[in-house]
Amino acid sequence: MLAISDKREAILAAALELFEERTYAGCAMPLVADRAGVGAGTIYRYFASKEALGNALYQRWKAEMARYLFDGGPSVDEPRAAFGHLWRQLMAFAIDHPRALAFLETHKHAPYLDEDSRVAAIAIDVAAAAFAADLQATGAVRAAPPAELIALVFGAFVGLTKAIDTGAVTVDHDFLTRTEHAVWHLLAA
Amino acid sequence: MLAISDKREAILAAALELFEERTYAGCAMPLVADRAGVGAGTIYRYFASKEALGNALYQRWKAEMARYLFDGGPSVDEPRAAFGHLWRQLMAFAIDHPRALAFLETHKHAPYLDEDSRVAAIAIDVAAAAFAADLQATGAVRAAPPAELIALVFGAFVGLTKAIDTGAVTVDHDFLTRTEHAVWHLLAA
Amino acid sequence: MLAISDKREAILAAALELFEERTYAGCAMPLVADRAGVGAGTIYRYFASKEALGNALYQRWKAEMARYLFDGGPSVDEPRAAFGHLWRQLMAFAIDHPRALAFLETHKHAPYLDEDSRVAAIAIDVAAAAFAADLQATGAVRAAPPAELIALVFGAFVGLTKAIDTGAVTVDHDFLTRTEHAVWHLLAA
Amino acid sequence: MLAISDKREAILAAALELFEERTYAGCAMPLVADRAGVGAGTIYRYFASKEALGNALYQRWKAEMARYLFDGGPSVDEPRAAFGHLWRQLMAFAIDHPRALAFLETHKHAPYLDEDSRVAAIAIDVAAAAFAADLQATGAVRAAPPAELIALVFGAFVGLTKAIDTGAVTVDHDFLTRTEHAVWHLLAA
DNA sequence: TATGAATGAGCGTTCATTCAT
DNA sequence: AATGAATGAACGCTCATTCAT
Repeated sequence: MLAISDKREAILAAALELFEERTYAGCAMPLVADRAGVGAGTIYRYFASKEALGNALYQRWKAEMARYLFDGGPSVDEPRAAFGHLWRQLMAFAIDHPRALAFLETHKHAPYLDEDSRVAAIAIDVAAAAFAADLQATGAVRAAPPAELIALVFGAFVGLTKAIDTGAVTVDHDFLTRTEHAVWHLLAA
Repeated sequence: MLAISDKREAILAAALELFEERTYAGCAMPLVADRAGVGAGTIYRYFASKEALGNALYQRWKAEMARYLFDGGPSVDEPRAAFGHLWRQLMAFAIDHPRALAFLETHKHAPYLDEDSRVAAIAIDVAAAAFAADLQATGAVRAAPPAELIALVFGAFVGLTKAIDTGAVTVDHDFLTRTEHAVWHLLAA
Repeated sequence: MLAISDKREAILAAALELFEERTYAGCAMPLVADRAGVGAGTIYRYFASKEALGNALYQRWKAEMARYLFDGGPSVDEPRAAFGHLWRQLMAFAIDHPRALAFLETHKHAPYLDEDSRVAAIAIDVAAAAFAADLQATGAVRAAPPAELIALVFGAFVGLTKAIDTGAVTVDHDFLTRTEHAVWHLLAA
Repeated sequence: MLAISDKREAILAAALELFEERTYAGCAMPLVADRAGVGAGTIYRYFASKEALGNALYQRWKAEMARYLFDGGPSVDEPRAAFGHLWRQLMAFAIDHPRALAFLETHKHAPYLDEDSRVAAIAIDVAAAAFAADLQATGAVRAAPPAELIALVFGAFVGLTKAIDTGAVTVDHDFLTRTEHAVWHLLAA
């Protein structure tokens, strides 16, 4: 028998897979229950509704992603190293949690997301833009609206992860340094 | 009263907006009908099913995008100019058809897509990879798997369009040349 | 181009086939129109509604059947001959209009039938019972409620026609005299 | 609250009544649900589809009818007694389950019937024809294709039950012996 | 007169949610 | 606390009927 918190986790894990595979609206709750190995009614002991489950999932992974991106790393005084750390952390998240990344991207503007979820999403964007602005302040990164730089870099990252998911691109030995190098040139002054 | 083909177009236009706003599974057919200004049953005179509508929509916009990307432009003998043309065409598509771009991205792996839709998607990917390889052959573009370069460039492009959609980035006077320049440095040897 | 009354006939003929094959409720009006070779709207120039078409069909064939059964034939003074005539007329109707017979049987208690249709149905039953009573009055036919005799004879007849339809029984040279003989023994005192 | 199997039975009972009153295609599933005293969705816990319900109903009653007809009774060595048993069993079925008999007759060639249903129907016909042939072999029954005899006898039986349903014939004290006697004369050599 | 595109009520069916167990 | 049978609103889709042509 699973401990209580394990059931909550099992439900979240099942929902992550299924919402990503089939879309939130395209996935029935009993399916989530089946995959999680619990009864259909049990989900409602842990989450008030399907919407609440979707929001919990979104916020959980937004927070986890923030942890990858903003915990530690070199100071922006060393802009190239700071960028390198960020890029490798992005890649680490994509490799550790490929489903979560796809889910976050697909559901970014999902109509069921509540205020908390939107705040969590914006908080990362703001922190990322601040990081970009800090890099620019060192003179190592080209002049442009920070949000534009973030959009380019994060977009390139997401593009790569989609290509990895489809098998169009494989993560071999050089992949990480090669892409880090390429994307740095996107930013470099 | 609309002409016949106008109803088909109205349905496609309504579906494009709504499938993108709410997801394919999250959008009820009567909603599409309402937005298109037709009766619920009328959709089925033009499309055999919701799936058929989704596929028609996908194929229509994949084809239109291919038209933007691969019609004309400088030869790859002038790699910088050829890239610049491609980038400006991407941007033109994003500005002319922002909903279509978002729809194509969101529904890339939708379970309802049929063989034709998948073939259309792959055809663009293959053509894009061939273009990348041609650029590499000139020596102007760095060494890397062509699919990786496409993923980076197209990802950066999609990232920008999402930022435009949310208002985080605005398309002002310099935006186009600035981003073209930045992304070229992502590619350049 | 068909003459007006030919269209009416074509619609009735198509409806007869289709209502019998698929049931009244199971058959769509456009299907009737297609089979009749007319436009869907055209049916409504000849029949006010699907119900009206069903009733017209029922009454038409009840009347035709009555014509077969009660026009002419030997007097009941010759009971065996009178019965033989009736039986052969039943068989003639079944062979001339197999669809019509099946339709009449299947739709005998259809909820869409109106007063006129029910009256037409009852009129035949009453006439048949009167005929049975007349035969009994001659002493050649056993004592039993006339409706019971009619039910037995008409039931046996319908049973045969169903077996003919499925191919379980074939109408060869002796079939008619053999069955007439058998059914007469059902009646004979 | 009903036990589980009672709900299944309630649905079957409701469907039997309604499919017979209104035709399969003419009867909406929510109507079946209402009559069964369950929610519309509940039917689908017990039957995969309307077609599956129709087939379950058909097979259930075909099997029950077979049980009435072929369980026990005198040997064909006593042809008159064997026939009498069969006839009384037919009548018993008609009296015990009048709806079921009408349903089986009306839906004999329904387009929704699947292979299993058709096999069940044919199995009875074959067994009945074998019984008729056995009776003929004793010399007590007239020469004719067995299927023809079955069609006559079963047709006469069905004709009677329809007359009973409409009230044209009433099942009084003598009815059973009188009809058994009459139909035997249909068969007797 | 004849058509068939258009409609929307109503179909068979699904699914988020509840609640007796 | 956990279940899953039960529900009924809402889904994708059909079809009797209308009406502009």
